Amino acid sequence: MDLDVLSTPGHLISLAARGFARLSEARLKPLGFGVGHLPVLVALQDGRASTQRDLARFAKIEQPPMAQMLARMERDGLIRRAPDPADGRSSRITLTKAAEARLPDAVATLLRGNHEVLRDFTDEEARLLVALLTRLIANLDRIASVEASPGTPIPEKGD
Amino acid sequence: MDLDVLSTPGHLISLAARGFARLSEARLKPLGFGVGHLPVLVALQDGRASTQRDLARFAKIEQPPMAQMLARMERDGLIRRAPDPADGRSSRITLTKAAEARLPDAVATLLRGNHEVLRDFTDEEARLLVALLTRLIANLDRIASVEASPGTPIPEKGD
DNA sequence: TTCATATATATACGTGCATATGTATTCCGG
DNA sequence: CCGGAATACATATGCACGTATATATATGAA
Repeated sequence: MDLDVLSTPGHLISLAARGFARLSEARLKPLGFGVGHLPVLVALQDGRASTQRDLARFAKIEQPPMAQMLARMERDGLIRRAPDPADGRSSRITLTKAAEARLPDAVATLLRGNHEVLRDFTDEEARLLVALLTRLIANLDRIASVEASPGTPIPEKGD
Repeated sequence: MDLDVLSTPGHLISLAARGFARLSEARLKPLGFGVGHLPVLVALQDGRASTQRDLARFAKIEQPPMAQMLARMERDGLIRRAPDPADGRSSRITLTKAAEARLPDAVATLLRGNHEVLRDFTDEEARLLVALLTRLIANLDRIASVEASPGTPIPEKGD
């Protein structure tokens, strides 16, 4: 029964994530992006975040990885940092022209990849997959918040 | 429309995978295992692989990461390596008693985690999710093999 | 004002994964 | 039997992610 554990959603999701990441990485590389950059790029362009903290929250990663990624992105000419005039601890982060120019291509590439991977899925199946994953992620978040601080009221539906 | 790309199956799967990994990692830690160890442990116990190469294939990771993981697992007393009498390049890898003893707990822990995460899923929904993921992974594999060697016949259904 | 605390970021380190490349052994054709 | 190709593994390097912890600036209360 041990093989069981390799047929669980948890393991399958891990496999799928690695496969997707490899594919996307390979295709974004010529554009000078990495998969992990996308949430940052999108957030910056849409004005949904402009500090390291907000970007980390938006991308749902911790602050140290975000700091490292921003350092690499700055090194690679994708973003710029300017000291925040109002807060000496913080920096305002902006996209460079180059990054902005190539972002639409990157987004299109990723969307195309998704389309290819779901090639034989009906629209209904694709919607279903997204819905199931969304619920699963919500459950994961709920469990994580409970394990993190036992005794804290569980965030209900509207998180 | 850029937020789009963060609602794709690709990105959702990535989020789900990280959430699952964090949860499982935290729960396996007290047992002395990591999430990535499981395919190795299972393969070794079931006799489905006993060399580095076969373990890497089984776990669907590349050889260098597998080498590193085995080095850590050996360091941590989970596996042992013995020179292969028949092939001087290769080592036969076996589980230690300690790892074998704790493996059932680890498997149970992961299965329990899956159960919790799918708490509000009907059996039908859970089956559907697994089926959709399995198809998606197959598509990813197919695309990967095409991109890797264009012009090579695509492996059909029975890979 | 000043000190304790909170916040924003930085740094250190470990793991998992990738690619690129080196080394040693086996295998095979001549 | 011998030299080159294939194979098994090791090593170097880089990115993404995590935790733990340090540093610097803000902020608020006494």
